[in-house]
Amino acid sequence: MPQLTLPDGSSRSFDHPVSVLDVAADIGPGLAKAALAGKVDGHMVDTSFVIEGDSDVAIITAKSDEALELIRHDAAHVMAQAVQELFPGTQVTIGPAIEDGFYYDFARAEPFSADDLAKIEARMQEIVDRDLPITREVWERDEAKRIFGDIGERYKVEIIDDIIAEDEEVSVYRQGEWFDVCRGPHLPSTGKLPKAFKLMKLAGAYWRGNSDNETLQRIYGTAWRDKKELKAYLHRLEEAEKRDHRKLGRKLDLFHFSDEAPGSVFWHPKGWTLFRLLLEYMRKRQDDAGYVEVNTPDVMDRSLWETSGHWFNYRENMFSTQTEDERVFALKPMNCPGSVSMFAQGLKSYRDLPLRMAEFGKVHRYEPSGALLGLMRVRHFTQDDAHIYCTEDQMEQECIDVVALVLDIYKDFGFEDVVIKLSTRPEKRIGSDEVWDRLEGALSHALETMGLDYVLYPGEGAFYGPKLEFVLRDAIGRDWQCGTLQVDMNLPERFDITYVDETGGRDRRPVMLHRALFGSLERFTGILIEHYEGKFPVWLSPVQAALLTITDKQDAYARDVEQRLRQRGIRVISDLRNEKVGFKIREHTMQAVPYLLVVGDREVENGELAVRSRGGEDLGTMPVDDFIAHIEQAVEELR
RNA sequence: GCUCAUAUAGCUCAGUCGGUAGAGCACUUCCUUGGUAAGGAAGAGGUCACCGGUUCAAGUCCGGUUAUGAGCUCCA
Repeated sequence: MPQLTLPDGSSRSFDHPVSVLDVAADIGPGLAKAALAGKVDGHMVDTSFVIEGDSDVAIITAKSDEALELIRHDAAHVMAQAVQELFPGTQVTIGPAIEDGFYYDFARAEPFSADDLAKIEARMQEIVDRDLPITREVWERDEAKRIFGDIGERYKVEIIDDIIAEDEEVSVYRQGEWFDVCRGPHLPSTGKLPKAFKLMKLAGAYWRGNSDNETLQRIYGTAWRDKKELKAYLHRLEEAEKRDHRKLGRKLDLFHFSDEAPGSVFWHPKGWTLFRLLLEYMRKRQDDAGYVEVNTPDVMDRSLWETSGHWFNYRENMFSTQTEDERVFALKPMNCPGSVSMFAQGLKSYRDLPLRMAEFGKVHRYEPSGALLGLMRVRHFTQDDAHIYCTEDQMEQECIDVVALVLDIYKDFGFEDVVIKLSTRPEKRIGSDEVWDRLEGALSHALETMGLDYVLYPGEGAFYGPKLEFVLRDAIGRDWQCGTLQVDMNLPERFDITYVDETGGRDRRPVMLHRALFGSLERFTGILIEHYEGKFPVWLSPVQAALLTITDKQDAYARDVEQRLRQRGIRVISDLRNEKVGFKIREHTMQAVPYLLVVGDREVENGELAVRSRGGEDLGTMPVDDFIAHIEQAVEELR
């Protein structure tokens, strides 16, 4: 007879099997009414789930964190029912809960329109009002296939065949006339679904995520526990949209794109200043960390790409050129072959190792048109690339140094919670299992030595070696891979690079580590634009200060101060326009210039500046030298 | 690459039923010389993305191309 332990530690016993709902009712009628589902020994179940033996039991209500997933999954079902009621002949496929909401993929010849979304949403409200009981049934497998086959739901038949494991029950959830194969759990009735959902957008998606399959129509929605949460979410989206680097790029005059060069950035002076500052910052960090910097050609002969293997494995992503004499060159899609060629040039000794060879290489990749996304995904980008050639013994320490460096660098930009992914051997790979054991071990051991958490991605490594990836989250909650650290077993082999060891033997093969910390300067700049919402720290601001005159009587003084500040390396502009100072303040505040320096007769007379921050703070009137000291100190405070 | 949507002045957008294009901001000139988030007036600015079709007539309807957006797939 079940002895149940509740979350507060209290226990209740029953002399017969009881459902989750019974337990809730036993605790109190209010709870029974609020019960959405149960959690039995850590597993989410329906309120109708019958508990046979001793268990830990929790009642899930709208207040529980677990309720959200349940609500979103139910919203997906209610949407599917609404769609099938409104658009007969539409087949359903799958519809899970996802972060912030849910989606459902439909198969229908005719595309849904934006207007349809409003209709579907209205019908969903109706279905909630109907308060249809949601019941779970277990069907015999062949019978289930026959029934779904008979009503023309061929995707459901495929799900039963391929996705539901042999030893798993085929459970069907029914709400009114409508039913769907589903693992559950679900709410007790459609009336329990809070009316805090909204259909967001239409998209295409491939059946079972495979681009060889037919395209389905996906409808995305968001669903929350109450209207307040929904409103807060929609507000968050609006705020995130304001940070979009493409909008800010235009507003702050940083860069543009043009139809003639899809996926390629035209950097404006201010955007390029930002880019240069980041590059110079990274150069300094690498110089300090014992790297040497080199530069290799952008365009190299086809034979090099044949040696590296890119010509056969990556060609559809490469830009190539043909010259008058019919020789074929390709623009480098990666820096590694150039780096290996560089290593191969001249004789290398073990005394040269570890050799940390950096290159700010601009790579060209013919990315699929649909993959392009502002600065985040472009066809030409600059990597802060480096290849470290070392012995196997040196490898782990090199990895530790790289990880420490990348995390320290991210911290300078305020990124503290960086997700580290470790991707291990894929099915298709080169190298023996023993070698993979050692390389994967070196990476994981480096992280463990440093006390860092990481997420394991088994089978996601490159064919030539395992890798670490460093992921930052942007303002809209999207994750972007920035840094990477990869072990390459392929290129040293293909280019047959060697070093002379202690015994004078010339055939020792170095370990090659490939690493990039920003990853792509373009992408990192995009992330920073969103991260700072255009209000860059003083050291990164393309324009650090603007001199604003009140009348043209101060023009000469402003020009003189501008010169003085420039000579100290301060990026300053003068706004001598015939406009009121309020207008100038508004304009440069919107341009996120950190310091606004107002110059009137009083300041000219005393050789001073009236300093205002972009946040509207009055920093007082001070001599020019004091301001120089102030801004130089602000630049020093990187963090 | 796939699905859907979008493309009008430098930017943000309006343009009804098919009848030769409009606003605000920005820009130029003039007036205004002013103290911390928009002073005033006038002017200039468009092959309505591109190619084709329907029509007496296309920014508007249809087809294609290109680019962009949201997703999907990809991201050695």
